[in-house]
Amino acid sequence: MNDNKNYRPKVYEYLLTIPYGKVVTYKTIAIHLGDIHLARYVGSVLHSNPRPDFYPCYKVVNSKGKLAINFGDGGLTIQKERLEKEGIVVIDNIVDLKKYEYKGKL
DNA sequence: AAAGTGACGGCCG
DNA sequence: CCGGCCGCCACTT
Repeated sequence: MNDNKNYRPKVYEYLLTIPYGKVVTYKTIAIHLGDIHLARYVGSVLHSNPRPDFYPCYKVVNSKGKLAINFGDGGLTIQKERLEKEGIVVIDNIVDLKKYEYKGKL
């Protein structure tokens, strides 16, 4: 209900900084917030994503490169299509972080 | 105010 | 190589 916290907008802002054809892990975002342990919280924030159509939350994957976004039912397939559309090769819902993980300022 | 939850990460077996 | 357990934070009820 309340989203007046400072962390949430920070996460969204970082999503907008993700270059085309790249993905980010929760870990990277957490570190961007200031602490790796915030990774869990980052997931909650993306789940609270008020504008999933605008924020590239589908570009966010876990440390294993596996898509973890639960876009309703089967929305995961759509996310995969989106990533492939950006030139990202997704196999078995897994992306090659070695090639697509955007480390940002980290 | 306290306890529980979660779109996770890392380590151990 | 793969599976399972614990730990961390902020948010919710």
